[in-house]
Amino acid sequence: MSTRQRRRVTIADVARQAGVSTTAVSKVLRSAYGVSPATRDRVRAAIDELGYRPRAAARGMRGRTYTIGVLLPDLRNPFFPDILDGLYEQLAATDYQAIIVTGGPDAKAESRAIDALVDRQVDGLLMVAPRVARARLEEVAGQVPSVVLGLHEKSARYDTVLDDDEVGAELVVRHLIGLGHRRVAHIGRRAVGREIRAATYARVMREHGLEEEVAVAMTSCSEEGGHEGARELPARSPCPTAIFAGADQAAFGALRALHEAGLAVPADVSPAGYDNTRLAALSQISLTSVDQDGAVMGRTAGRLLLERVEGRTTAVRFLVTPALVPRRSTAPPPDDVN
Amino acid sequence: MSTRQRRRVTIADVARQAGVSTTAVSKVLRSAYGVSPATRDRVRAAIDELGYRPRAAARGMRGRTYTIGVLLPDLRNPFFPDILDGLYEQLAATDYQAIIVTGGPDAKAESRAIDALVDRQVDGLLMVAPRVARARLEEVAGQVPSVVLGLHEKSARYDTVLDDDEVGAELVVRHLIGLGHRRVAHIGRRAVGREIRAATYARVMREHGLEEEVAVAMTSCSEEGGHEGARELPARSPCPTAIFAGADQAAFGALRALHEAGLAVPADVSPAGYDNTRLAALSQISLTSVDQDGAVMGRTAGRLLLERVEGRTTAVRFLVTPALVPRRSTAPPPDDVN
DNA sequence: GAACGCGTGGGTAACGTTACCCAAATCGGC
DNA sequence: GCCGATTTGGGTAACGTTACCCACGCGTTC
Repeated sequence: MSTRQRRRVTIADVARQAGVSTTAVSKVLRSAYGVSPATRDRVRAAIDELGYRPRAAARGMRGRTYTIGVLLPDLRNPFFPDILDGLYEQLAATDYQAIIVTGGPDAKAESRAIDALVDRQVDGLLMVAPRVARARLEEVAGQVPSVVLGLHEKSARYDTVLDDDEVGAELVVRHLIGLGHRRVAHIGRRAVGREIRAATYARVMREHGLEEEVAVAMTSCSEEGGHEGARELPARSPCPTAIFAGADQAAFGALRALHEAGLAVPADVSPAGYDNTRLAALSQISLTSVDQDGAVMGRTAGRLLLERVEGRTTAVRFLVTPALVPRRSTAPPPDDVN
Repeated sequence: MSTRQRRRVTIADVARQAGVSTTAVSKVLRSAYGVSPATRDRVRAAIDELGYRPRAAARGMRGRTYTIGVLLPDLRNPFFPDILDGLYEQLAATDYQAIIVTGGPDAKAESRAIDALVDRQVDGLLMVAPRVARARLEEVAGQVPSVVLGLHEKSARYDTVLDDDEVGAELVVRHLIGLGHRRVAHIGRRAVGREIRAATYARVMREHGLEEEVAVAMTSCSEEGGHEGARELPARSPCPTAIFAGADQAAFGALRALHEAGLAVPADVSPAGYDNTRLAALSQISLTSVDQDGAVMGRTAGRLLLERVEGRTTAVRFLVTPALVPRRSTAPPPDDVN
């Protein structure tokens, strides 16, 4: 039925073919110091001829695996591919390969996912908007060079790449208030001590004398989370006329909830998102959002990881400034607003 | 600055702690035959006490890595998370961990991504809609237990999980023709010998005496691909009144192109997609689509992979029957159609 | 009571690669 | 032409786990 599974070509086969030692081959593989151009070429030729490929497992036993682990909260958020585009671009010229793992529904599952990457001895770890406790991040960063994306907590153990959420949130809330809205609600991600967008929302509302109108639903940044968060709003009396969702994905869920409640956008309610994903730009949706450059963030994260793999131990913090992208989903509130 | 990096706990440490041999510990780890319940409990206790975690690299040297590799064409297609939900569900009860890799823009990059997974010695490989040649798939399947999702090619070396594209495409095209459309265009994925949906589209058109109206744009199933494919359509004379896109994601791109051309949906043009992603259901988009149960496909793929890892070598083919989900994006063509 | 089978557990040799160290050859400077 | 430095290449011992085989003790069967 199945053809015989020939033993995989090893470094020893290459060495024999090229008439050199395994050490020499290993040096060529790692572009290490101590091989003449002539030997290098002979080894390269032997590698091509035999179709040799190094085994990551064997490499991992002694040295590097040439693998970068990426932890994503989920695969549905359309903002993450932007980040990964940047990361891939940065890794393209290197021997490193990114592998992705999703964190799952809670901090415990996410912690297991991180473990899975550490067990596989990734050389570097990019954790996107993790929900595990800060102590856990520090612990992981003590084992593997790490970069955390999207969290404001500072650390000396890992690098941080993030968007200035305070600026971004302020832009949205001011935009909505500027349009004449007073009953602005917020849907955000439940994350103890990490709710910068929610806190900023509340602050800006207060600064405009709207502390009475503050209404927050903390769920998750998924489509379901946004749906759930927005579903209760129409039931309120009076119903908010604007919604600031902490992520486009959540805003999509809110759009669905609004439609189910028979509310028109933006005639009855003006929703806004965050991340400026490509779908937000889709004319049928045309969602006001906050642009943070995911590709730049991913590229930077990749660069920082490579630097750490090469030995840097000082912590770096890279901050991106967001910009408001107003679209048709936000407009002045209805006239009959009381 | 950084705390000392203690040597990671190994199986020998656990053995010492539990007062048994490393062999015994290894057996417990793999739930292998030959350990008494008493020994098992002692070993488990030692593992917990020391916080031991097996290293995948070392395991890979001799046995399994407990890793399932997943190859996705890209991360933006919202259908893929449905598949992965199913896969994760199937793997949840096992010790296996899924890692995701993206294939990149062309077959060559995709082939490298597959290599990366093979190099990392995944125990099983799920390739979603791969674009590499069939011979390459066979070669890979000779090295690693493999399941291919979404390709109609039969093979004795790997299992296949797929949707009945012929049924699905026929449903859409008949739906559009049934609404009164005659100038139905198709946007599909360029894939030599694999364009089942395109071929079915052409067949159904012929069966309705519309062979003159067949218009196909083969690009990629990305949003950009759909945009590009649909952009040329308005320029045609006469312009198609309906578009069957081979994927929702491509349909989203088409929606954008239609809007840019000032064409209304569905008043001027009726687009339809495939996959019935959650976004298609969003009221602002309300895209007619074909539902194929991604979760079931992913779950099945996972089950088949586990079976193959356990030793099955006969090939299995799992076919899902799709269903049409009509929504507001498709309606009868405008009256002034000539 | 010897032979046998079975359930447990251990000893050991791999697996493929790299880090470390050492040897030989070559080079450059006086 | 000699000495030290540098460049090149090899030998070998890990790395942590599992596959394989063997030993022991106990119960069961002729």
